[in-house]
Amino acid sequence: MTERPGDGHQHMHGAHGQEANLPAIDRRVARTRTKLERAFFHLMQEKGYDAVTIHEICDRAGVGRSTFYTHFTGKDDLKRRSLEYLRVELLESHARLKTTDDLRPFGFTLAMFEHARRHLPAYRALIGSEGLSVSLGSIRDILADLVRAELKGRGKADGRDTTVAFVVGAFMAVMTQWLDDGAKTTPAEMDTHFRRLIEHGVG
Amino acid sequence: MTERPGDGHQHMHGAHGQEANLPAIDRRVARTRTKLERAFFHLMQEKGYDAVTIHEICDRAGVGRSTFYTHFTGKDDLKRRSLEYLRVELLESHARLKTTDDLRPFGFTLAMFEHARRHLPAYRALIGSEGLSVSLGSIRDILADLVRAELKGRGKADGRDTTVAFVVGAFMAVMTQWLDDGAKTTPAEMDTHFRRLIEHGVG
DNA sequence: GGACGAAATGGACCTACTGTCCAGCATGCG
DNA sequence: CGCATGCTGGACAGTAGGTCCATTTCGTCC
Repeated sequence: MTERPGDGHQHMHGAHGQEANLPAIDRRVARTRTKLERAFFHLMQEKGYDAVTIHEICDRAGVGRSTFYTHFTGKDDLKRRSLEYLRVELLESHARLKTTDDLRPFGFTLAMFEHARRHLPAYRALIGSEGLSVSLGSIRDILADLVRAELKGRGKADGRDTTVAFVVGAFMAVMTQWLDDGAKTTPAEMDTHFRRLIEHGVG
Repeated sequence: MTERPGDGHQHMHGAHGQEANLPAIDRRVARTRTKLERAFFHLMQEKGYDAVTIHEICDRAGVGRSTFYTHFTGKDDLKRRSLEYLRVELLESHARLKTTDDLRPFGFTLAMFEHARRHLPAYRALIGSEGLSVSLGSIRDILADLVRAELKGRGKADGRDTTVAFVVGAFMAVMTQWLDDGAKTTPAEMDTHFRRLIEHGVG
């Protein structure tokens, strides 16, 4: 009803059309899915994940409630699939930077900060509701893998879980705090700050 | 007047009777509340916070469902009040240690690790369900205050929020990982490890 | 452009949980 | 011991999730 057409806002879902050789998705399906995802995304920002009901999502999307269940098995499914878009983009972003910037200690941080800022509304929606841990769990896992590889590569036999948890936990907390605060400083500044802390400690 | 320490059964609630000048609690009330809290505590460990229903809690406790609502406004209320016991004990524990051990960099960490291990079932229940952030939010806040004070006291003008988030986030992550893994190493070891990381970084 | 088949619809129906209320029972308190 | 207070169990209303199906709409493909 009040979807301004040409508004330039980011949302957490990306291109739908896989131009592969497969069946090719019916436009109706794509349209419906997109409507549901958008509605979900906005409602999540307004009220937080838990408070959003499927009924609301459908109302907002202008879609019949039974239609919802032909696309998603439930709210969690919708969330997971929406998060998937974030995840692949993050991985691509990291891969792109990795080639040019592989030397620095924890290469992933800058990519993350930038990715987070670019998708600020999405991240805010995820963080706002439950604290970061629930929704960003999969992102945390990705990071843990990166860090583990990094530590191992550095010859530090200290690829211990404790150290990995240390780095990832610290990073997620710093990023969350930054986003909560409106992401006022630049990603580069955050990156420098974080890297100093993680490399040399607070001492 | 805490629960007798010898009964081997730890739970997250402690003394009920405020022996102050106030009304003094009817035995029936104390009994019912305890039964509900115990049932809740166990169910939470079995299925996680979200999956536990009020009906279940009452069944397990052997208490009428309507009775539940004469004591708590809902599940969240029960959780919050149960958590309160943990919180005060943690503060006491810290205060006790503070007097003897004030010199070391981040004095709170050892107290936290020991407290966590002593109440391992409780912490596991809290962490297991949602990831740590939801239920342990209040503990995180306490820690943030301690760290902020610490950094300020150390003359480091860097009582910046980012640094506080860094320390607290790292600590919570390390502690969670440790508990998830069964708390195999001693609190003292964890303390040493963490303190080295936080002071000198991973470099 | 038209036929076909897949997708969308909305409403019926069931289950489960929350939260309120109340009349009657039982139990600790003074 | 008497009474106030707490406990009980069931009724009731509201909300949400999830399934099913007859009917309609509308892309797709020929």
